[in-house]
Amino acid sequence: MGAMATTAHAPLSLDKPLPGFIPGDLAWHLGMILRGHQTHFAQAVEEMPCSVRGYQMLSTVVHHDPANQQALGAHLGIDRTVLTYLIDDLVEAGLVERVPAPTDRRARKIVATEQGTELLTRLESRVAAAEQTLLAELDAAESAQLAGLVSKLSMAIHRAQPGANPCEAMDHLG
Amino acid sequence: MGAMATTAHAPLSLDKPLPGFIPGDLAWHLGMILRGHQTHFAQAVEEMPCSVRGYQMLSTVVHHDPANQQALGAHLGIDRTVLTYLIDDLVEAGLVERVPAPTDRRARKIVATEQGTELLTRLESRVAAAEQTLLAELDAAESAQLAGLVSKLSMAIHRAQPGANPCEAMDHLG
DNA sequence: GAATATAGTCTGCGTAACAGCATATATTTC
DNA sequence: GAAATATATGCTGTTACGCAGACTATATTC
Repeated sequence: MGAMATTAHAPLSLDKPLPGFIPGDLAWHLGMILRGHQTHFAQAVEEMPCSVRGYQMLSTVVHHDPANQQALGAHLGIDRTVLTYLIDDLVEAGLVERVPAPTDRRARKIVATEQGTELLTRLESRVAAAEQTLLAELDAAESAQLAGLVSKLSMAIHRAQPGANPCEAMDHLG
Repeated sequence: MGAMATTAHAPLSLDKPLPGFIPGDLAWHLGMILRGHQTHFAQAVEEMPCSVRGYQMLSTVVHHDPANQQALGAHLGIDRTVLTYLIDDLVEAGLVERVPAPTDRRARKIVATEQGTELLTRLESRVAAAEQTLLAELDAAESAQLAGLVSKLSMAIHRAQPGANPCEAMDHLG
């Protein structure tokens, strides 16, 4: 890439996106990173019911305050029917509660209990440490760069794919 | 959060890896990107049996020439028992063949048929285009940066986690 | 050549995701 | 304001998928 757009007619320039990469390598690298991270992540949050997803749900509830379960599920890409029993687990563990949503009596709002907030706070430092471990091979500048690019990209995708990842719902509902 | 780690003693410095990130956000962003990409990826390779994984297997066979199924599975993080029927599908589609490994009669080497090579070649431009689409929001410099960082990280993880992703096997076997 | 290790396959189990239906409430239409 | 439609959640049953474990064939070690 970079080599693209040197000619006048554009479409074929798509063929050589990343020098030194075989087409499909990007997904392979991303998968590798994500899987490697999951390992550490899961260890960091082993106290949490439903492991990583439990943590992500609790984190989302606390930091994004989604208006209802749908918004929560949309943010994390979790199907509603799946969400039901995942939340059940967190409720049973006393970490969150389902309260009737103030504006819509069909909906339930998920709120963290005091115990849930405490656990989240405790686990957040472990998760942050896990992220550090993952990024250990990169120096501070590179880590910041990667974080910035990854964030920028995911926001863009997020905007571009309302269907697959309708976090938009979340964004104006939350 | 964010309020923590303001005190002097050092080990807690792990708490604040990525400014503006909530702990766990890295995984969320990566997951979002990967899922967003999978959508396009799957469309690009819809001709391929087993979709993305079928493509990745064929690509690995052609470009890395793994010595046996284990090496192939290790590279992609696919369990041996799963690999068996995934390969079956590719064989049935006439894209690869199992040939006895020259050095070890227990093992089978997976080789692409002519038809498989052709299909791969055809799909690679579509996959490259899908990668481009994914990266569309980034300019050339950013894309190259991201690719470099992602590649560097995945290699490191790869080295650090022989168990979870024993691609090492692949690297000196392939 | 006996014992142990490895490559691949097959079988059965458990989990987890999804489609479809049911219920309660909102919203729109007339 | 009554009927029709849409939405939020929960429940049920089916399906698929990955993985543990057993099995066969071949290598390697002693």
